[in-house]
Amino acid sequence: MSILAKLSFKDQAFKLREQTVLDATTRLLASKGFDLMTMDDVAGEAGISKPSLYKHFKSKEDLATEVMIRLLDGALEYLAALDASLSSKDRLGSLLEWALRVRLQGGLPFLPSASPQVKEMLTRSIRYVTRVYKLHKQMQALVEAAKTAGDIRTDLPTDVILYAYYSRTCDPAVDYMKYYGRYSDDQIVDYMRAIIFTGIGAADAG
Amino acid sequence: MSILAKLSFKDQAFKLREQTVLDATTRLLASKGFDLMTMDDVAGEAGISKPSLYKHFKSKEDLATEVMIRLLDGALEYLAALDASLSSKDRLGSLLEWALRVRLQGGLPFLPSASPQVKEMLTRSIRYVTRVYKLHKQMQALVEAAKTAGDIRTDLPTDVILYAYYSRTCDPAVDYMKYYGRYSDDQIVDYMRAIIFTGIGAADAG
DNA sequence: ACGACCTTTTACTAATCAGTAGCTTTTTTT
DNA sequence: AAAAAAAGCTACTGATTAGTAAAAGGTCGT
Repeated sequence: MSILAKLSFKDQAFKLREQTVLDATTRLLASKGFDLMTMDDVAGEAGISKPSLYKHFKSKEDLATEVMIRLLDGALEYLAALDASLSSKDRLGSLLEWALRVRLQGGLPFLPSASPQVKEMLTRSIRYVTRVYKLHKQMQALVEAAKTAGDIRTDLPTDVILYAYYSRTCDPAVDYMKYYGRYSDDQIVDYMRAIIFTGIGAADAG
Repeated sequence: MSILAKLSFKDQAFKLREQTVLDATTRLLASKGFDLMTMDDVAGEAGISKPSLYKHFKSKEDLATEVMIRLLDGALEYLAALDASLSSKDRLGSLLEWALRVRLQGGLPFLPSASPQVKEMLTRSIRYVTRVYKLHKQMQALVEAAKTAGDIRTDLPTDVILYAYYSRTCDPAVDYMKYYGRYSDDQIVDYMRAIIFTGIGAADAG
């Protein structure tokens, strides 16, 4: 008996609509950002009315937070499902690729926009912070392991490397490559991987 | 006779207050962002009333655009004043350092926030676009020259290198290093330079 | 088929904020 | 020193939007 079988048809429909709302919100957050996204926008995009929307999420902040939580859960899931034989550096590269592809397909970057209001709102959510912490710990372990394996520079502190890595997931260079450079998604992923791991300097330059 | 001598004392005071307003706006844009910054905030921070503010700038968009124009003018000036003996790569490094220090001292990043409204507003301003174009052309020439000198990788397109470079000026990693890592401004500048030019991968890794 | 219950919607409220009208005070000119 | 002019300020307007109350519609068991 599946977990869904316990729910009535109506409850299943409710859960389904919740996902539709989260999808709509994700698209709107990606295109307009939190401040400019209105709850009427969300309701319209999801095909329901605003009061129905409030049956699912108690506020705009709650809604946006749930979207970010779902995104982080996706990342944690992806990381857990990675081939066990992959090196730490390859895992880092693979997760970056996943995050970039999510974004290129109209999704959101891991790292929320610079808006301090959004940042504060997220840090107030225990469920969100728990996931950030869990992901960060796993990432720390990966970087340390990659350093030991000789694949990552040891002259940069691990937290600096992680900040640089996280920032790549919301790097505006991606948008510029897509909209001005007209590069393919595959090409963009390759370039970003090159930029984060080997930089723009020539290999033999000081 | 200086140019200012042509202006009455009152006109001089007017110009001075304009700079005060631009400074206040810069601080507010850096801390709250465009959407959350109100014109009452600006007037309060600048120590004048809102209608006086509108004597200087005809709209909120106009004000923000002028701030960005002043920032770009600063960059163009800095670039023009650089020691003629510097290599192209060193000029790129030096300008990045300048941009990062401006930001670390409460200023704005070159690249405006991801908000599409802000982006569209800026592209409507001919004065802004002219400066972006001028700076971009100079940067292109620098990257090409650095490639020829063997200081920058030739396997990445010049525009990709430039997008990566511009993105560093608004990189959230800077904020993380400052607020969580507690690194000094000098240290942050060094790390960012390392990250953009040589990447996070070990030198001998594939 | 009927009535109780639950869901969705239309239409509102309160708050916020960009931009302005008209009065007051200060400065300039004669 | 008085009239004229200009700058600033207080107090407003209209538009937008998060969140809600109450009506309208649908669904279920009996």
